[in-house]
Amino acid sequence: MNIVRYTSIANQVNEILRSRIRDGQYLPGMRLPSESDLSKKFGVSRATVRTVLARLNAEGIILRKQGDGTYINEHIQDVNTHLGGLWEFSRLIESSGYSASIRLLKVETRPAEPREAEHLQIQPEERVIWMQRLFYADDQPVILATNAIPERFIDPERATISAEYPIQKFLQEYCHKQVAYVILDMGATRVSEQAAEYLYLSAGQSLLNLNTNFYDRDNQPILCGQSYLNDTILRLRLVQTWG
Amino acid sequence: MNIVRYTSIANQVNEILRSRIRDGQYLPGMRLPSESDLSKKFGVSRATVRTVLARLNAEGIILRKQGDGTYINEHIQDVNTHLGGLWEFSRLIESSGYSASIRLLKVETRPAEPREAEHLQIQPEERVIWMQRLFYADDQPVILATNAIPERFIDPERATISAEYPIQKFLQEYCHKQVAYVILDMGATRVSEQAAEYLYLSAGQSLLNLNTNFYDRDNQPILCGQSYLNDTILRLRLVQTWG
DNA sequence: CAGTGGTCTAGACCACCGT
DNA sequence: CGGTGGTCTAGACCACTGG
Repeated sequence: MNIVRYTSIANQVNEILRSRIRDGQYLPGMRLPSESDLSKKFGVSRATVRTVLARLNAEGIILRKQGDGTYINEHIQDVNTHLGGLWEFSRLIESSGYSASIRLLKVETRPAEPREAEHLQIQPEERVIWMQRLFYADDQPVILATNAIPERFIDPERATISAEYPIQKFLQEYCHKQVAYVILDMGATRVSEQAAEYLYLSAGQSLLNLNTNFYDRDNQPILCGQSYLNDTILRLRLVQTWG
Repeated sequence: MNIVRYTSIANQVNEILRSRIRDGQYLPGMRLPSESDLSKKFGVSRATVRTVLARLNAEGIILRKQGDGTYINEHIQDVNTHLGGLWEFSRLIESSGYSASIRLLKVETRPAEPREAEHLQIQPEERVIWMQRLFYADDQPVILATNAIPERFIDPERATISAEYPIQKFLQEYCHKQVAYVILDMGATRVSEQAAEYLYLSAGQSLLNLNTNFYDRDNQPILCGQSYLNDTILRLRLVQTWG
C-alpha cells in the first residue's frame, strides 16, 4: 500500500460529532454546544468547527439558527440517503434498515453497445467489461445494476472480479481511477422481462431507473451504468436544506 | 417591504463568477484564475474566494485539482438540476430547455386526509387548503403537483391564490413561513386515471413520483405534496461531486 | 522547482435571537 | 443585554501537480 492515511483535523471532528449523534449522546431536537464551546473543547479554531458544521448542515443532519444555536434535526430518521450518495446502493439499503448483500449475475467483455460507446466517449468497436449485479435487502432482491467500463482501464493483474466491492472502490482497485464526479439521470420505467424475473415482480410494474456516468478528474468517462430499483421496498428519501 | 437587501461579499463574488460562466467568458474545460489571483482582483480575502468556489464545486460547476488549478466542468450542459433544487419545477423545466407555465386546476379547503394529517402533524379533522397544479413545458403538460397546507397558516388577508408562485415564495407571502428544509421521497408509479388525463398519457405508463414535506426552522411541517412527472419528456439530471 | 489548491489559526465585527 | 451563528480578514504551513 502506498496510500498514506492522513486524516485532517476537520475530518476527525466530523467523525466525533457523527458518532455522538449515532450513539445518542446528541439526540434529535437537542441543541449542540456553541461553536466557541466546541472549538475550545476540541482545541481547534472556530473556523475548523464551522467547516464541519457546514457539512453536517448540508446533509440535513443539523439545523442552525442564527442568534439561537445549532440543533439536531428531528427528522433524520426519516431519511436514508443524502444527495452525495445516491449511487452507493449498499449504504442505501443498510440505512433503510435492511442488511445488504450482492450477487454477481454476469461478467463479460464485449464490444461496446452504441449507448455505452457514446457515454464512455469511445469507439463503437472498443471492448468494455460489463457486469450485472443484484442487490438484496434482507434476502429480498431490490436493485438490478449493470455497469460498463472500457476494458483498457482494467489492471490486467487483477484477474478476478469481486462482486462485493462498492463501485468506487472497484474503480480504485481495478482501474487505479479516482472518481471526481457523477452525473445521474433519474426516471421511471416499466419493468422489463429480465428485470421482473430477477426482482420477483409481475409484468407492468413500475421501477425507479437510475442512469449513472462516472468521470475522473480529467473529465474522462470511466463508467456508465443503468440501475433499476424496486421502490415498493426501497424508497429514496433525502433531505435538502434550504440555503 | 421590510426586507433589507444585504448581500454578502461572498454572494457578490458568486454572482460575478456565475455570470462569467453564463456569458461564456469562462468556457467549459477552461482553467480559472488561481485563488490568490481572484482574491487580489476582487480585493477580498482568499478565504472568501474559497467559500464561493466550494459552493460552485458542490454544484458540480467547477472541478478543483490540488497542485494544478480550478476548471470549468465540461459536462454542466448535460444537467438540469443541482442538489438544492429538485422541487423547483419551473426552474427544472426551464433549465431543461423548455419554457415553463403553470395552470391551477383546483383549490379547496377541506378536512385533512389521514396521510396529510400524519405528515403535517395535525389533527385529522383540522382543515387544510389543497391545491392541484399542472406544469407545462412548451405547452406540453409534464408535472401534476398537489399540495396541502394547514389552513390556519394562511394569512386571511391574502384571499386569492396565485398559481404562478413558486412554492417557497407562496409560503413566504401567504403564510409568512420560511422553509428551512425539505424531505423528499422518490419512487416510480403507474399513472392513475386522473393523472393520465391531465398529462395526456395512456394507462399503465410509468411516472416519477416525488413526495415532498416542507419544514420551517422549528421543525414544524408546513406543507406536504405529491407530484408526478412525465419522465419521457422531463428527466431529472444532476451532478454529484465526489468529496 | 514554483505555483496550485487544502488545511488551519487567531482575531475581528456584524446580524440575530431569547430574555 | 449576552450569547449565538454569519461573515471576513491576514497570514501560515502543507500536499500535490506540472514542467
